[in-house]
Formats: sequence, C-alpha cells, structure tokens
Amino acid sequence: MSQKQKPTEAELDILSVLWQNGPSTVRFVHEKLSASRQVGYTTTLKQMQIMHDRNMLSRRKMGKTHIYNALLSQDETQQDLLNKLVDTAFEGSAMKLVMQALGNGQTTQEELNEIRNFLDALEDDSTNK
Amino acid sequence: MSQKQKPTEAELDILSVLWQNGPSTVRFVHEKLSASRQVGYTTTLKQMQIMHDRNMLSRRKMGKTHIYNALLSQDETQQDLLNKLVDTAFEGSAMKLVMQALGNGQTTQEELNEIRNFLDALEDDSTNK
DNA sequence: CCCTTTCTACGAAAATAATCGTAGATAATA
DNA sequence: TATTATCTACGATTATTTTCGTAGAAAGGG
Repeated sequence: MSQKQKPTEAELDILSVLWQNGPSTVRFVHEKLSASRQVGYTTTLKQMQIMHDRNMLSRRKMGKTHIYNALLSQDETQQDLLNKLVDTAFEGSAMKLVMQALGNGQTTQEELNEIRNFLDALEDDSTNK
Repeated sequence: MSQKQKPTEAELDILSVLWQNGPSTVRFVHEKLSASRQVGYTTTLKQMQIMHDRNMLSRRKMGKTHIYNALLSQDETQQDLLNKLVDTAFEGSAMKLVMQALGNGQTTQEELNEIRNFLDALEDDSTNK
C-alpha cells in the first residue's frame, strides 16, 4: 500500500534534494534550494524540523548539526503523485500521460529505446502470466 | 509558452470535471465531486466563483443559473504539472516517469501498442528533422 | 398568489502552508 | 579566552486554500 503522507510543494523540493544527494545538512539542502528560488535559511530549517516531526525525515546529530534523511520512499511518493495526476489531469489513462510526457521532445533517442525494451519486457510478463 | 496559473488541488478537481464533461452547472460539478469526497454545495459554488474571478473559468447565464467552462487548456495544464513532477520527483527524466507510470500494470495491451506506434512516429520525426 | 426549491452573492471562519526574526547554545579561530 | 560564525529551537506572522452559513433573488408549482 501507499503512504498516507502527501508532501506539499516545499516539502517535495526538500525531499527531492535528499533523494538525489542522500543524507544532508540543513545548510546543504538550503543551498540547493537557493539555486532555484529565494528563501531564508531559517525557513528551510523550520520546514525540515516540521518534516521531522511528521516523520517524513529522520535525523541524527553530528556535533552541533543534524544530518537529515528522507523517510518517504521516492518510489512510493512518485507513484502516489503519478496516480493522482493520472486521475485528475489525464482522466485515468496512464497512456495519455506517457504520450504527453514523451511528446515534448526532451527525451533522447537512447531513452526512447530503453522505453521500447521496457515495453517488450512488460508484454513478456503479461503473456507468461 | 505555458500558463502562469497553477491550479490548486481543489481547482484541479473542478477543471477535471469540466474537461471531461464540457460546460456544466455548479450543481453538476458538485455532484461529480461529491462522488469522491464530502463537500458542501456552497463550497463548490464559491470555488467556482473564485476561479471565475481568476480567469480560470468562463461562464454564461441561462435563466438564473450559470454554465461554467474551463479557460485553462487541458493540454497546457497537463504539461505544466508533468514538467513539475518530472523535475521534482523524477530528477528531470521523463523516461523514469514513463516507466513508473507503465509499470503498475494498469495499462492494457492495446494501449501499450499505441505507445509503441507513438514511439515510432517520434523517431521518424527526429530523423526527418 | 404563497410555498418550496434552487440559485447566486457575500462575508467570514477554519485549516494549512510558508516565511522569518530573535535568542541562546555550540563550535571554530584569532 | 574573546570574538565571530553557525546551528538549533521557538514563537509568531503572513499568505493561501478550503470551507460553509446566511440572506435574498429567481423559478416552478399547487
């Protein structure tokens, strides 16, 4: 089953940094966030403290600083967000979403091939079932 | 270019109904929403009035009731939401998102074939460019 | 007509999310 | 050790989103 917690916008930004970089300090996360938008250090700190309270992040102390890590799995969170998006914006059709995602020309030839292989694997599965 | 407006959760639900059913009354939308969650009629009404104020919905009067319609294009809204999701949850890779979307087994054989054709068309495009 | 139902408009409260200043503790370093 | 830098904790404010009650206008019977 999926997670109950639905990260907000700002929370997802933070999770994203942690997923990509692993356990990190507030300072590090804050610097990553600052790259894309204007935000105060204590804002990031507070946000991460709240997420810790809500069991979205774990933390351990190293000297005087904390090292935070994501407790929400990236996979499940992705799936939740995808499902919701498919339901509300794509009328329940994953196919429509996929086509739109591929249609904007940002995907490389190599990636398209990978998807093709993936489709092959999927079809094998379903015939052997 | 994309739209500035980022629909909220509740707004997206309403847009979704309008995209799928075309121009509708508050009553109709409200009944659709009620199917999935508990919400008061005036809540839906207010929400749609606000969306009208923000130019997300048009409306025309028929007798004493209003018929609302979506002003945000489904395509562009989809693309915005997708892009954001790809960026934050899928590390910028549409391919990862696609695989996750297809991997949950909800997609039919027929749809998978459509995607394959779609991939073919995409590759033709890129070689002829 | 009068009663009932169905709308809209309005206002405002409740709930949630996001922001940041200040103060005090801890560590680094001059 | 005195000074400076860095962190945490806390409290509170602001902004945004969501919710709904109330009142009055419009429509449709009976």
